[in-house]
Amino acid sequence: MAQYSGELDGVFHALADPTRRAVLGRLGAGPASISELAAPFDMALPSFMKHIRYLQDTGWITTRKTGRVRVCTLEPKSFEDIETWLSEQRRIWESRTDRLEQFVMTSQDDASR
Amino acid sequence: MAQYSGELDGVFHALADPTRRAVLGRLGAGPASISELAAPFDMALPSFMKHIRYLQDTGWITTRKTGRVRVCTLEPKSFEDIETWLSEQRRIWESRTDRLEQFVMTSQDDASR
DNA sequence: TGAATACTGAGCCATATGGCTAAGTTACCG
DNA sequence: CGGTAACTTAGCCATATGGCTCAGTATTCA
Repeated sequence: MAQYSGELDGVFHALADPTRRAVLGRLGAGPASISELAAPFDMALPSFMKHIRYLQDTGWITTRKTGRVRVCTLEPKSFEDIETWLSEQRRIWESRTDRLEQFVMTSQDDASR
Repeated sequence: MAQYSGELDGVFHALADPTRRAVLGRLGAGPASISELAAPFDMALPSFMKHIRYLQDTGWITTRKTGRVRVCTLEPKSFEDIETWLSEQRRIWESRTDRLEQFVMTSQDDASR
């Protein structure tokens, strides 16, 4: 149960930051250089590079340097890891929905959040 | 699109820990008390409580104390937030697959602006 | 009443995260 | 050859995270 968690830790943690999510969103439209990616952010380049490094280390992107420019490319494999986990959870959760619905219907307890 | 990032930060970060993911997995099967949830983990209770608190603060669970027992319940709403983001990304990524294939097939050095 | 159960709060500690600046290094342009 | 552009490395700093212990508080049970 816990031996696959190492990868998922990084995969999820990479998404727990708006800068990194925005980078992934941008890379969804196609590969881009470091400075292209960094341009929208009010952040020093070394700080931005840490995010790039992290996305690379967790398998979200691959990079390749050509001349003095490093180009980043989205690596969609991690999406599948997440979707696997999500659908697993959803399966567990939905398998008891019948019981839950019966509970809700009989108890009239609605106001959650 | 970016104004929801604050919530997503927490939602994703809550998943970036094997203990918290395991708790969510267990709660998928139905509500449980703190000590029931903590039992599988070799961890002091106050440490475990921090995870519970975090899951609560990020909206993954709700809790309710009855007597001296606190019962935790899964709140599946956050799954939808994640799936929304994921499908958004996947849509962007897949919409350029044709272009990518053409690029690979022609193998021309033109794609960088 | 007294003890055990089930948390809860306070605070310590080591490491990780996410930002910065300053100073390289490497390629490209004129 | 000199200068600029595009990273890259090194190191500093404040805060957050994730663990711990050592008390407390509040119920429940004998």
